[in-house]
Amino acid sequence: MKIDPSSKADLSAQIAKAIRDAIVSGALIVDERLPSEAELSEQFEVSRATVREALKRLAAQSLIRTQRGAFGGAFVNRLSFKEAYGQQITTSTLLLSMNAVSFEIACEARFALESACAPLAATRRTADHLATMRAEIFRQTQPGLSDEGWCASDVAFHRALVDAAGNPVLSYQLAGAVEAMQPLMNMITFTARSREKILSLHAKIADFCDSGDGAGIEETLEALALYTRQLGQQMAQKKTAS
Amino acid sequence: MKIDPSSKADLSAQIAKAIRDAIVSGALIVDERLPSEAELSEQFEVSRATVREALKRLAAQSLIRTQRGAFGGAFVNRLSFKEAYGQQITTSTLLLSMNAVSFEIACEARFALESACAPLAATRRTADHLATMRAEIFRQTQPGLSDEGWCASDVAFHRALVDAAGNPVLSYQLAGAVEAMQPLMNMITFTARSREKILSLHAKIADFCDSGDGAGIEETLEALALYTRQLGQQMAQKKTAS
DNA sequence: AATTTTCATTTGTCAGACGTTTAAATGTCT
DNA sequence: AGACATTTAAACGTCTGACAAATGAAAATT
Repeated sequence: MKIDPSSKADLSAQIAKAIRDAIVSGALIVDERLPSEAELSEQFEVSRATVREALKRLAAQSLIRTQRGAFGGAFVNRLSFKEAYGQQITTSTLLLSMNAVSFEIACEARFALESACAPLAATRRTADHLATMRAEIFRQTQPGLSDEGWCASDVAFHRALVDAAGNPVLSYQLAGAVEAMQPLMNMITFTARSREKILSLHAKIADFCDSGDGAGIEETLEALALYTRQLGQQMAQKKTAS
Repeated sequence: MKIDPSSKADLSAQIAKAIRDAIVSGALIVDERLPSEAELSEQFEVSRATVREALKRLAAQSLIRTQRGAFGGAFVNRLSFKEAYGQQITTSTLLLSMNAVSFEIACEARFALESACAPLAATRRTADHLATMRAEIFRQTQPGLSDEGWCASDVAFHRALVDAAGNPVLSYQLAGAVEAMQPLMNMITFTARSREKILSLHAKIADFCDSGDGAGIEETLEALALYTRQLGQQMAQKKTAS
């Protein structure tokens, strides 16, 4: 593990890159302990503070974890699906809010992705997934449900649909997309939407899941997408009018 | 921006979280300058070293950028699609390599996602996208192409297909998935695969894109998925036999 | 007016110190 | 011998103070 003396980047960034490369390439394996900060500072010929800044960069990406005390140190972290979700959601949320992504584009992407798991969800869904969907649908029938509560339930419902596909890689990819975009859509459409209409579509999706009708799920998602897009257009007109 | 004195996490992690929350919530907007390290260390009542570790964590997530000199400092960074790609690819690659994801599952997820953009690609593809696809197909006909070259060209071809959907959010989501999984698949199947067979399927996909036949693209992707899965099974058997 | 010089500000890096945590090693008692 | 308490060394977490390097603004000079 060496750093390039001719690079003009910060030392801590260079060191972080060297260690990151070692992890990605497999030279450092999961749960392997890195040298102590003091040893690293000797190896790279920098101060301990600089090494620490490099390690914090890696920790921010969940590539390492640190443990204090004797026999502690920095260990290569097994990146879990859960941690990866979290990072994806943060990244996706910021990406959408900072890049003026149009409602139309976000909506299209979100439903295209979700439709991708419809056929799988139809064949693989378990009783658990169906129960989660039904529970969220029931929650959505409660008149006292706040807008935040509705939004959370909406996310949970779609999350259950995605998980029903029984493919963790797919779940990881889609959960990030759905969880980042659904709140955005709720924020835009919550004044105009009809809970009843969405609810009935959710119920249809759950029924199609139950009966294993993948095409039915896709069609219903299509309808949901269409309705959401219409709401988006309404809001855009309202905005222009005001 | 305050930190919780009762938390037992590292101070630098708490401070990073406080600033991250401020960015995500919109309290700090793009290109806004954060207080200097000295000012932050006063505000949070910690040393400058601790503040710096927090800032390095945020820099690792591309949430801020720093500039030296007078009137320099840390600025909220506009997260670009390109940066987000990079992070997604790193995360996805590590996730796959560290979690013993089966070839079958990865393959299923990859083609399910790619199929999602087939209908859009059929209607939106431009001459540019088609040209890229044809160029990669031509490259793949060259007998002297190395395995690495083939893999890179394969990724580029599928990337063009994804981009042809004309939805940057979709591109962002799928580019990460495809670029992380395609090399994995090539690594597993490169000894057994028939370049000719894959090439003919690529050509069919390009033709269907040209003629705007979304269903045709999906069917061909399906065939490609099937063939890839078969290769995966062959390799699994070989492994068992040895 | 244009150019050069100065200068204050801010990040990058370093050295050294001390506190805290942790698990292994050691000691002690039953 | 075994269970429990104590010691101890290793390692991270944090702080202080210092200096170097970059950088843009302001002042000085031509």
